[in-house]
Amino acid sequence: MSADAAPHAKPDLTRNQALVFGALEGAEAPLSAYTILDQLRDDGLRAPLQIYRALDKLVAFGLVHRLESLNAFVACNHPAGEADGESHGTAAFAICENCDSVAEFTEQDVAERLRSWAKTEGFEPHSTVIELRGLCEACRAA
Amino acid sequence: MSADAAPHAKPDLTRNQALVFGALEGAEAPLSAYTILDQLRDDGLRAPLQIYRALDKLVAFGLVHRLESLNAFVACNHPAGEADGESHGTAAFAICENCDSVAEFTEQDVAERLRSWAKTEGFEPHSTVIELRGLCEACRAA
DNA sequence: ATCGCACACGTTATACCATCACGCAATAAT
DNA sequence: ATTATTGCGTGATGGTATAACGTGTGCGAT
Repeated sequence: MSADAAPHAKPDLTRNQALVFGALEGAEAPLSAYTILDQLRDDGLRAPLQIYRALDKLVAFGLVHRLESLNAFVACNHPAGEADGESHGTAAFAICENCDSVAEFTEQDVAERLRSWAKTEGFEPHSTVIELRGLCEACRAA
Repeated sequence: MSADAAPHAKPDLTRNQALVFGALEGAEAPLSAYTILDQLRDDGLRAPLQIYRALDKLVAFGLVHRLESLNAFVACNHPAGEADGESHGTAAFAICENCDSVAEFTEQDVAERLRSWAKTEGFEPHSTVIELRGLCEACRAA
């Protein structure tokens, strides 16, 4: 019984996962788990853990990113034109501190450099966090 | 007021700041604000806010870094041999998920690349978070 | 001097973020 | 059918961070 509503063919999401993902897709800014919860109360979700469980899966699927410096989440949305293949290994984020917009991007050379540092140091990276905080172009103008 | 950006030119620390900084200097791993608080109860500190206020200042001075992916803090300690000059603009951290050790380093090219992305996008960065999570050499061997 | 200001401090209360521990239900493999 | 796995729902709890208030001290300007 799956009525798939998602535009991109992705792993089948459970009801909770779909609700959470939908909330993030519809948002213009990152959402905290509790904000998501508030938005989904009418859909029957009542406890933080329901949200966190869904988020964990969505992050594992690569559909959602966690922004560590914000304790919040965004739907994965790399810039148009980016191929889907591997891109979700080393995404970077530029977060506007004025309007909360988030730009996701990948700089292959940055990933490369960090990998190379790790190699010479014998460090085995499992995940990488790259987040720029500042002002987006629009807010800088204002 | 001071526009002093020199990382290791210790501005005069207040008593609370000195206590918090001391706790971080003495630690082998990052400490959370509440862990610091526990360690400083005997010195008369009683409330989280006392810790957070001190940490805010220490971070502003460049004496302490916040690790966003851990919600914890470390004393600034770039690898020996590193010149002091600019280092606290774009420090990167490699965090061992097994032993909690943290290596601080700077990759000039990484900073460069990110600055350059920002420039072409019109994004004005105020701060940058770069954190690698994984296994340090020692723990990888074990 | 003393007023005003900036700044550090101390305390209580509260908000926000995240997980544990339990038990139940549906599904798939044997 | 039994078991293993996975998702779900709930209550309780723990960990992180700030709001709002008031106090005290140093110091320059009048």
